[in-house]
Amino acid sequence: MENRLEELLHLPTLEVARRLLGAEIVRDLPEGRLRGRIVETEGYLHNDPACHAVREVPGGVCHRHTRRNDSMFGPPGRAYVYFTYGNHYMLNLVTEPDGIPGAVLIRALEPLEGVEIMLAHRQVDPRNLTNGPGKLTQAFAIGKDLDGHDLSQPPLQIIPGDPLPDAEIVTTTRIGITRAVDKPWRFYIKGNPWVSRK
DNA sequence: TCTTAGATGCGCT
DNA sequence: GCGCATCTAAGAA
Repeated sequence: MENRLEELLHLPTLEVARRLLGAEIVRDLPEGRLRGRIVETEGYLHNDPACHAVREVPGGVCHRHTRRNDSMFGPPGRAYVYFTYGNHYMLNLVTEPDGIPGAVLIRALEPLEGVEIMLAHRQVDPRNLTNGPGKLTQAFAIGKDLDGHDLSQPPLQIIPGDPLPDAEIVTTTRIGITRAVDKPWRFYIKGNPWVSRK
């Protein structure tokens, strides 16, 4: 039961993104325990212009290692949490070996436990609790203090389950970006009502 | 149900 | 100063 996450960390980023579908996120807070099931992910790669750790240069791309994206250059299995749009935190699982940037953005969860606590963090219609990357971090009280956190350990854990059959996984282009918009690097669980958008 | 615009603050150039 | 891996309220239908 221990460290099933470790097995995923040797896989390529896009494979990790698929394997995270159906995984559980467990968040331990003073108020209680929150659990959710990952239903939507996106991959961001080392040679991907949409990735925070990549910059476009004439004739191609190169890495850009800054304080903000430092976690992505570290060992896999940690969290990359960043702040954007003046309001929102985003949660990623860092992938790829130490020194090579890569990450999987967690875009949506199906709530499993602690809904009352989530509603205390987000006073919205329950259907909108965790069906978006900024929504789920607010519901789960995930902020910059968890940037770099080892996601195999409390107070924030990712616990993978068995791989889903391919027939249950939908592959599409990514959402909310302006570069590399044609890459089919977004994945979600077919028919799941908590997916942010079809 | 859908589409649109404004909010919001920080990191990077 | 600009640009965001977004969300919400408001308005039309």
